[in-house]
Amino acid sequence: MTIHQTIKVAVDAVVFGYRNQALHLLLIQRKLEPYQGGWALPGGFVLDNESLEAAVHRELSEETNVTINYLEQLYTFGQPNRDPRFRTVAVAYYALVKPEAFAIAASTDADDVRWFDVRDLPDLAFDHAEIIQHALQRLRGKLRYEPVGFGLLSEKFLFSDFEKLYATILDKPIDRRNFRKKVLSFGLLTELNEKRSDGKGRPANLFQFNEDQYFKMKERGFYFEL
Amino acid sequence: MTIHQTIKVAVDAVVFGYRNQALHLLLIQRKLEPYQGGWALPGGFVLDNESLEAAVHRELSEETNVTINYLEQLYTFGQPNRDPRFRTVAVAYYALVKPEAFAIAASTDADDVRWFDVRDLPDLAFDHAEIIQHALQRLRGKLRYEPVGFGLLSEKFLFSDFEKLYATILDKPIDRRNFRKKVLSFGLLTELNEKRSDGKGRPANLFQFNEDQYFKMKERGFYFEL
DNA sequence: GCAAAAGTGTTCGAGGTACACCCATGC
DNA sequence: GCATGGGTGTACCTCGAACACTTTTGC
Repeated sequence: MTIHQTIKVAVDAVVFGYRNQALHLLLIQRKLEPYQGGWALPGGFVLDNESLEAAVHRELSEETNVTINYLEQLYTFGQPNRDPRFRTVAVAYYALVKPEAFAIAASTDADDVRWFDVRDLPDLAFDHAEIIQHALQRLRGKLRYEPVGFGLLSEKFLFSDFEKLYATILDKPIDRRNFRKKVLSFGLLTELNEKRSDGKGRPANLFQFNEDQYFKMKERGFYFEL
Repeated sequence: MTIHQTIKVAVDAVVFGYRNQALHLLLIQRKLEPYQGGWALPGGFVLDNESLEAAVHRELSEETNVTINYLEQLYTFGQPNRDPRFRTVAVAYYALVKPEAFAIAASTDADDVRWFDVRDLPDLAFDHAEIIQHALQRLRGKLRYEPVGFGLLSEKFLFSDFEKLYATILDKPIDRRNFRKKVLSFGLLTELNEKRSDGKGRPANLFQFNEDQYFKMKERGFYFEL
């Protein structure tokens, strides 16, 4: 059996960040054809000896300089005509970035790198608009039954940050009292003896997510759901 | 930018069927090296001009002759050493087959094809055991919030078939009265004026899943959950 | 003292869970 | 008439949803 195949394998990353009460994602401006000068997801071809995850990390550091906090495979896009040059199968990932890591810089393979509000995206190269739609759907779904939201917040955060994050991403109002009652009842948050004020209003207590505790509880059959 | 890459792209399918109150899956016996004579998931390399889904369908008809009722992408496996010959990235799918289509035959690329009870699988080639674990987890998850279970049953089925399917796949006992109350309350099942008897016990009514109705309700925001 | 955000409890209703007995058929 | 699976109703309790006032700070 002879195998003659000219398909190339690429990875693309949908990198989410949360700031100013809005969900953002990271796009690069392409230096090269095709779609030169157009906006696209960071990504590129997988090297012969690296794993898919390693390729995502390498491409993100070549094109941007973000530090990612969470990475998960999303879906594989393989329509024969999705790349005008040759057949490319793209394994898409999505990633979450904490606000501390928001500083970015264009690197070798990109002309520019920017955070875009997900509600206001530019035209996108390839089928990247479709990939982003999948990623958004997945993020919204995941938020409800796994505590991934903390991956978008700082180590220490206000309870209201967490609440607003949910309200923003799920795009629906949340009752503060019910939400707080439920979230705290999980026992996954440590309330710190530190307060932070935004300059206006009553200062609020800081919280921290207890990841170890979550893994322990998960093993015992605990099921996170919001 | 020159792209020199020798990765090959394959698809593999985890094909589930349900019979004798047990979940089965379809394996082929490999005709060729590597793992010649070993059991493996049906699958193979993607042709340059076919979509990934088309490749799955083609391979399934080359190696088996099952009729697929539901097909969904599962996950992409791309560890550099997963294929001893050369670097292969496998896009795995899982599929559901109705009992009518249980008849199978080895075809050109396989020595033998068989249904195996998922609780009693042979040693498997490549990383296929791992792929199957992912597929089982996904199936169990999906069963709870989408009505995919009907894809494993005949067009017309006994209510108890449906209940046993859930009890089997989720591996937990189900209260008949509560389950029936809930499922029927969705209004997705049509009760037929036909009865079927297994030879013993009281004959039971046949039901049919109303897929059109499901799509309509889903658009209006209905959320299936069991 | 007023504007702004933080913090907190109770009531109500829907839905999940537990649970046991009669029915129709084949042998 | 007995064995086998099919079909049904009720009581309780948990949890989600709705809802408003007080507190702490900055100015």
